[in-house]
Amino acid sequence: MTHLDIADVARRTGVPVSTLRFYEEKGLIASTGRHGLRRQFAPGVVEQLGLIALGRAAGFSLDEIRGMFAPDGRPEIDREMLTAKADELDATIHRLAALRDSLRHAAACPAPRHTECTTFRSLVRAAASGAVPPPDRKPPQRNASPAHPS
Amino acid sequence: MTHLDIADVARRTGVPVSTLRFYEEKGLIASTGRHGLRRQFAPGVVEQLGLIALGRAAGFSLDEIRGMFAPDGRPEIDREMLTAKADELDATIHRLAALRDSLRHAAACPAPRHTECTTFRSLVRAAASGAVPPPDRKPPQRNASPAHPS
DNA sequence: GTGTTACCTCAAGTCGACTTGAGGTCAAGC
DNA sequence: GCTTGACCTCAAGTCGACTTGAGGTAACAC
Repeated sequence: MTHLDIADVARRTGVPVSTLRFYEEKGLIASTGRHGLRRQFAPGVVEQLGLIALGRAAGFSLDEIRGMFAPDGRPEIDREMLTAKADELDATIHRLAALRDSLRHAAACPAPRHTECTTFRSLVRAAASGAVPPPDRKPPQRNASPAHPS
Repeated sequence: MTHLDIADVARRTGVPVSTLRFYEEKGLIASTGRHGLRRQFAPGVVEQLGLIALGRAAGFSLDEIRGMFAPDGRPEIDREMLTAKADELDATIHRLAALRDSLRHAAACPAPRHTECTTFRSLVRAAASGAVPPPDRKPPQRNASPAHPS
């Protein structure tokens, strides 16, 4: 079987069919053709979707990810881009670690009210000054275990 | 001056007036009254906004943050909640660190194509299996330096 | 030949946190 | 008293990544 039905792809990757259509429309993946109405996909799309998931996890937008594939679907990833993103992650990690420590302190702080704790107050001031940007929405928590992870 | 105009609050905190109105509508902050049409705020709202910024930075939603204030505006933060959030941050940090390491590896990997690198392949597989959820949108990068940070 | 059903398209809706815009009001300065 | 302009309200728009829904089609089993 050299061609995969959209449902096969969904089953193998855990990515919903609606998302697969959406990705195709966006140019992130491509179907090899149709069988009647139905999209056919090359088996390689499975790995490609893995790469897309990875990119998303690393914080790349779908538009950025699209730029990581050659027209034929092969990945062509700029190494500088990866390094830049790694650096970015690093910065995020540091900020989050500081924040985590502060939260733990606040949780353990003996002051009757947080407003009376010096550490907490300076933390609040730091946040107010924009040192720690908000991380936005929660991840949608998608299907974490495809039916056949191979 | 015991009352602050909305513009004063904006100037002191760096939070746009539109956001202040939005927060009031959401019940996160409260005005003490009106001077004509104009909202008046107690000075304490400045610290409260700092706390809101902190909460956002820690990944709390506005709804969660609303629950952190007593009706009078004083913070009443559940310590367990803080600990839970700290744990959550910890988990995030670990995932991001692993991801960062992998990105660095991929950037430095000598294989001509990433698909030929074992480390990279296993990374892709992990991402595909949902081990590393996407972090969603970029932070909006707000005004990081209020006019009078005191 | 007919049904079933999994697929199709296209438009619209969702989520959270805000921003933007049109049209209105009123305190303060002249 | 009149202008000015900062403030007001309320509705709608934005952003990214998808999902949902209505209405249609065709491959396959019988």
